[in-house]
Amino acid sequence: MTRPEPITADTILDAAARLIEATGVDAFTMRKLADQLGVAVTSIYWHVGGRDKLFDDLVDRLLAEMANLPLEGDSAADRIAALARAQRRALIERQHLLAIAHERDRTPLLFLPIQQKLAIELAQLGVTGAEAALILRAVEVHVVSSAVMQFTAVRGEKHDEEDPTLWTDDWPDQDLVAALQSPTDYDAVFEYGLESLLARLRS
Amino acid sequence: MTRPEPITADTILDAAARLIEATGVDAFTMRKLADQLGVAVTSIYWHVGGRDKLFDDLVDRLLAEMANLPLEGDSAADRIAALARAQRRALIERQHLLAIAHERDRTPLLFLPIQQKLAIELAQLGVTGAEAALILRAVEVHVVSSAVMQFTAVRGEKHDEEDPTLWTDDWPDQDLVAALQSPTDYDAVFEYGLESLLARLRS
DNA sequence: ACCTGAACACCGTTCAAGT
DNA sequence: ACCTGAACACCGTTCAAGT
Repeated sequence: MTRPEPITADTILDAAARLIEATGVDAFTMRKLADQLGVAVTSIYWHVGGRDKLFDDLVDRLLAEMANLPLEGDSAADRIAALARAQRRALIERQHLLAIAHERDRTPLLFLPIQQKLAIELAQLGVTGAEAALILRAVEVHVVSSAVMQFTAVRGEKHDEEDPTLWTDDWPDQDLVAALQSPTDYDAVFEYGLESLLARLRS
Repeated sequence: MTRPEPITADTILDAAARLIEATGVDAFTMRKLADQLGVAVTSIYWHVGGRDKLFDDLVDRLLAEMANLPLEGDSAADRIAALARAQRRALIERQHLLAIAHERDRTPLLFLPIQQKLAIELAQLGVTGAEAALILRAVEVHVVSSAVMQFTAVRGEKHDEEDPTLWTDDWPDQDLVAALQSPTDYDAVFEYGLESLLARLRS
């Protein structure tokens, strides 16, 4: 009689992450997770704790993943931009975990993994002290918040609500109207904002 | 025998908004709302529909509130900045409704109420067409996303998590370290980002 | 037209009980 | 040490029934 392998906290977290990635946070349920794993709900409580604890652990994992973002580019400003882009991409890949972090007010933690790297690059540009802190945070907020917005916006497009704004046919700038009719290009918006932030450093 | 006034959908929405503002979205419950109103849960369903419908209606209200933001300033760039600040302030005042809008993927709708006003000001600066659309959206995303981030961040500070980053004592820029130790000034970060976005328009 | 209570299918969580 | 089922207090929602 071979008794089954005992389940570890890690396998539970793996399964939870997969389930959330597949069906979204709202559909996630302790009981469904237990079903998926073939155990009783209550054994999840023994291994990882309740729902809150489980989500916190998932956020910690997301944080750990962000520790080694690539740092490449010829100039310091380029390296800052590359770091920002890399973090944004990583966050968007983990959409649902990011949503959980946001829900739980832990998004500011996502600033931390790249803080020091940004500080080093800014120092190379001669930016230090309180000014460096401000720019650093402006970049980090831009990255994280644009990732947070991006995917709720993309999901929102499916609801396809009509624009209550009246763009009359005699509005002078019909090119603008046409551009606003098509869905927002969040990559472009992100890039525009990032370059604006870095412009001062590039002069 | 005077029978009580019949309850209207509007009074229900009012009470819901107040309850959410007071106790947060998570604590909000159909049954608690019914208790507050002194009616059976089921009569809410008759008047406004289920939870989803109720939240959608609240978001619609938030949207309507944003229709008449003040437009003041001497230059077009100043007016854009003032509009952006006014919308951000309005959103932060309605934190919890903004959170609901975000949760329900309807944040992009918040762009609409100021779209046309921004377009007019940009046209005065000679910015039109696809370029205007991009800048317009960059400003809107900056406003909405910074409001979304702001209040989850402020709430998050209460959890008071320690910074896992190692700022060694011999780190060359101790002013920076000190600045990063104190909580983020989101107003300053917003202003920095906004001015960066508008800098190109100001030259 | 308006409001009700009962009932259903679901939650997260606790806890005593098993091996 | 690990896992279970029963039970509790709570959800949102439906619906037949009342006035």
